[in-house]
Amino acid sequence: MEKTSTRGRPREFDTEQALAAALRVFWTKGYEGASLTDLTDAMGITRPSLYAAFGNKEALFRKALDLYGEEKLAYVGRALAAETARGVASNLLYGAIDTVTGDECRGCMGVMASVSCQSAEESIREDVSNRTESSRKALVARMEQAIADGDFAAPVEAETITRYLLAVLQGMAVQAGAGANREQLQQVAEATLAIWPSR
Amino acid sequence: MEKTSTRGRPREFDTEQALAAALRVFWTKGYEGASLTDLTDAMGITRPSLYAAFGNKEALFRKALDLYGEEKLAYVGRALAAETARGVASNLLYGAIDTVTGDECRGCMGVMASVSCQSAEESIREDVSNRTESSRKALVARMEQAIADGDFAAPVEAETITRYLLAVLQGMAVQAGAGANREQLQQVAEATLAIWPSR
DNA sequence: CATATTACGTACCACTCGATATGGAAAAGA
DNA sequence: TCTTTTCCATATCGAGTGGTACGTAATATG
Repeated sequence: MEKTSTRGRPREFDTEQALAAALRVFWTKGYEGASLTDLTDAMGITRPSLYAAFGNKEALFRKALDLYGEEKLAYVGRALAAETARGVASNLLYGAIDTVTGDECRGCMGVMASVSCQSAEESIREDVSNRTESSRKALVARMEQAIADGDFAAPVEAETITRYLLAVLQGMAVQAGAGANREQLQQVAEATLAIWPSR
Repeated sequence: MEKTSTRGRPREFDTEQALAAALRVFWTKGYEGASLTDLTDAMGITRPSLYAAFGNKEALFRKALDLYGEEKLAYVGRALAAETARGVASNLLYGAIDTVTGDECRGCMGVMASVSCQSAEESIREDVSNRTESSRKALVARMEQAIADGDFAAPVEAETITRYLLAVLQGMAVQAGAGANREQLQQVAEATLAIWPSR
């Protein structure tokens, strides 16, 4: 993947560091809202360097999405490992609060790309949609397990409870993007857990 | 507000009809995603006509928001008139489904503007934020009334239950924007009502 | 009819967008 | 040292952006 030839002039900037800066820009301004000038300014490199290192804007966004998934959504995988459905929900809700209320990176990139990016490259929305869908399926599987474990008092459908929980999480991301603070999001999380239909 | 002088050449297009077309474009593509070419093509008018009739793109968007609030969010006012908190929630949830799953206008403009429009005119986000906040306060007041009426079994805070319900509604809008169909959103609504903490 | 007022249509403005061609600087191997 | 390879920087590309100047057509008032 990465060119590792030893010949020629070595790169003067750190690729990972530049990618992290690009992620922050995409996170705050969205795909279409982030111009190449915004990106290169934040990354500290010139346009040709960006194209040489990352291909183009879309490829850079995809790599930023990869980094986002690895760093910022790691809590999702850990959340699924909780012992009960309530534990999974709790982990997801409070993990989302941490991710969604950054110092300057507010909201969720997946939500941004789903709601915005309407006129953007269809392939990007498709990519984000696929990532979201795979997480959703994992959560459905975990909820089926919880149902088999007898976690839920009343009978529930795994698809239904998953889609409901995702809606709450996405709604929290929306409110965070609109300026909600941590305390207000904790209210949502506590209310959700207070009426969560399982032990 | 509107020029009603009888002198001069009369306008050849219907202002309200053109505004409705602009609303559809803004709804599907967002504020920044909707170009003047998109707008004028859909409205069937030329650029100078648009600027003469509506001022500029931002003013047109605001008037489209007004129309959106009057036509598409009328159900919110009716929802608040329900007799119980559960009735309010039910009306809001199912009303949102109707609004959010149009034939070609999917999602919620308020959610779009909150999540997207990060780099757009700050005044627009502020405007949308104010509109959302006023609806939120009305819902808080209705929930306080419901608490006083003894609607809720367990003790709840009006601010908390409001923010929770809004999160579910916003999450449904996100899922609609991502392609969820009516049946899937009905699952979310039913799940929300099934665990709703009031009679 | 004459004139004022308004709307329409074309053609264009300055600007920004994402993306590149080009030329020189720097570092490796021969 | 010489060549090759790669990187960096300037300067630009064509396309598209929101917004307008200007000339013409159409209607109402006098």
